[in-house]
Amino acid sequence: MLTRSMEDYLEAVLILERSGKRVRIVDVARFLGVRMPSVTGMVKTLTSNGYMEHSRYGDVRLTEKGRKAAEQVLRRHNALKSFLVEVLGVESEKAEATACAMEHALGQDLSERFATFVEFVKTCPRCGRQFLQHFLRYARERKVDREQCRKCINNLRLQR
Amino acid sequence: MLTRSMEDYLEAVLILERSGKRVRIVDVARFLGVRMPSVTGMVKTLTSNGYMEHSRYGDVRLTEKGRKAAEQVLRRHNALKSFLVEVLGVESEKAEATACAMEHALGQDLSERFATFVEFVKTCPRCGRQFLQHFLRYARERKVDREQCRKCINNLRLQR
DNA sequence: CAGTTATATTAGGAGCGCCTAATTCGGAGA
DNA sequence: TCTCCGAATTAGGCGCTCCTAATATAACTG
Repeated sequence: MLTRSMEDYLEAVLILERSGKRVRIVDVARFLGVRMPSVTGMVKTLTSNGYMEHSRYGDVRLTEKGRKAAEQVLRRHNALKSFLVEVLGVESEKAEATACAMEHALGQDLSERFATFVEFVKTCPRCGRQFLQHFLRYARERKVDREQCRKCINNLRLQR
Repeated sequence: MLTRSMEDYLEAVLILERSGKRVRIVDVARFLGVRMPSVTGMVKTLTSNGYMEHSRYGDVRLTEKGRKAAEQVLRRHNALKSFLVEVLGVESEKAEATACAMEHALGQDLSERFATFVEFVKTCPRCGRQFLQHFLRYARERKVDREQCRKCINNLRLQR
């Protein structure tokens, strides 16, 4: 079973691998904001569980198993982040941090549901292109601007 | 600073207190699914930090400070849970568990934003009473039923 | 009120995830 | 080639949160 921490390391290595450069211990440490011995230790654990390959003083690489796991974590992360940004209108950096903290709590199915919800909001004509703006206005003013809604609904008809 | 674990204990005591009965160590243990010595230890920590009152072999009680902190955690929990249930259509028990796991990652402001979003979806005429059904259908079929949308939009016009 | 049972505490320990300090290794430049 | 520096490892330790086993206290009951 993967712990939160393990997931963080897997995700970090995946992201670093995707940057094209070799992934060294020090890169992972910098990425995650921890010290090198912590990385050495965790890489050892993950290697012995078949998620990574690593030889003394060498680069870090994900195995197929590790890549699959890491990709799943990253999908959860991205689903959450885009929900936070695109639906709740959270500022990007804050969404990033929050997604990091929440991603471990999400199962596969729920993460997909978040992603689907974002898609739905962006696709369904009833939500419309100004859905986020409307929500943000509501968040500010704590009430629906019914006049605005009337106009929107009329526009919805015209757009179709 | 409160750790996840501390937040869990505070939340548990608050919920148990609200049930009206006295809150004993064993009640907290059962609620959280841990053993009594774990509770004794954490209650000691929280007591020495001013969040609880507890005398040997006595009941557990929240201080004002503890109650405030616990209420905040519980608000986060409820905001998340109602979002999961009422917007994403997640089954109640699963939502409960997920909210438990996610609640620690949420700041005050984000938790309020979740709550506001639920309110918005339930209030805004454009979302309408069938918003959840429409989303669930979308989640199943992966596409918007545009004919259905047309009808909805017409209904929205009539309702106003 | 003595014995039994449920509750609570203490003592001691384990796993996890991080740290610092000290040491070892590898590669790049004088 | 030798030296030096950054990278990596090892050793040892700390805090957190949980556990079991043993003990102490409270509460109930005959």
